[in-house]
Amino acid sequence: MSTTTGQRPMRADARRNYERLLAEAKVSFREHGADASLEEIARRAGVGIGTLYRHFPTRLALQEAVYRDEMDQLAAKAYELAETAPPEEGLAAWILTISEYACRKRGLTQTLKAVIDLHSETFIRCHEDIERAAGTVLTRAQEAGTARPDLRPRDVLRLAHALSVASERAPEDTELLLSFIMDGLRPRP
Amino acid sequence: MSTTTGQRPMRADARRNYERLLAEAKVSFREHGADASLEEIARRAGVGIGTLYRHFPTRLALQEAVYRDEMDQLAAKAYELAETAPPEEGLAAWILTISEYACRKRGLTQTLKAVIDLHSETFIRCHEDIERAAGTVLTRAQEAGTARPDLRPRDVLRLAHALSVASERAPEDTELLLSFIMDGLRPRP
DNA sequence: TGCCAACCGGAGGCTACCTCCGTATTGTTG
DNA sequence: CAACAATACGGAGGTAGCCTCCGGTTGGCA
Repeated sequence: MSTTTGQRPMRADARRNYERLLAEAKVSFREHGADASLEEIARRAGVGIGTLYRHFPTRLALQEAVYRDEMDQLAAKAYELAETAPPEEGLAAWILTISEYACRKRGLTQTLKAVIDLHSETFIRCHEDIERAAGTVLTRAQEAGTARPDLRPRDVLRLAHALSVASERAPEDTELLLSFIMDGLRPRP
Repeated sequence: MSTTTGQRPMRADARRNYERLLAEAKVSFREHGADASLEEIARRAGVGIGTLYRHFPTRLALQEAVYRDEMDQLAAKAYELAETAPPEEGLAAWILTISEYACRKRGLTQTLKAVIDLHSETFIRCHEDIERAAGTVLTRAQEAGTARPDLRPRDVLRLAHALSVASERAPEDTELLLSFIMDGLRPRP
């Protein structure tokens, strides 16, 4: 636990507030995501905003503390099961615990996903446009006999994406990689 | 283009401001990510904040417009190449264009990644803790002869993760899935 | 030129961020 | 148990961003 500075133990009131803040932060982050209002967390913990900032100088510090606490809980559950449950049952129970935790975490992002999905027609439209554009360049190369006839526009896009990933760390090799790709696109003689 | 309402064409000043906003938004989002200040975008475009909100009622609307514009540019490049460059060269050039765009986009997130990496010791520590915890439950099951001896703690964690993914849409099947997993963990007779 | 619909700008009310310092609480020592 | 550091608290206050609303301005058309 990081409720001690590594030196003297925290004063009683300090420790109490630290724990309240952590508990409220956990709830708020769950409800509103990583952008939850720090002032509201302090408010709900019945604590001044200054106190929050003293214990957690940074939003990231608070997020880390919450994360760390959740991990501690999962670990504690394992040790508890190892002592109280029959071996196989214990293992199964713990796997279930972890799985549920992961589900809950993933659920969080779905609020954001819903917003994006709502507007996804834009993305669909854009994708269609780009495929059409890819089609014109590709068709022309195919008609000139320099590209395999079975290539589809989406293949071109995927290759471009692959190239961007491959050449990210070594931009000086981009040209070489591109030449490999272009070789691969040519019809077999 | 969405610079028309689908009805009458925009007034000259409206169109001018729309385009300035779009240009500045592109720069700001590139520099500061999706959380860039809308007021600063308006300021840099030399336009009142009200004007920004009239054209783009929502942060998402502005982001979508920027995205759409970038896609239009990529598509335009394809049509241009199809008319001016030899077929094969045109195809290669376009693949390169797309690849570079994807690289630039990916570079954006690295600012955020740097922050996270900086604090990644926390995550490493947590991961170690959890593996240790997994170890205790697993070892016990192995000693009791109900789990294969070649299982490692990380395998347990991965299975738990897989279970969470698999059971997300059908929580009622979780128990059944778990029983499959547990069967798989048992030593071969 | 004159008119009106379309458009502009930014003040204003709100919330959140983060800092700073006077005040209050704790626990330790005589 | 009293008194005093050391420690911790709280929230005012200055800044900035969000978004709305409306009096004033401008462009385009007759």
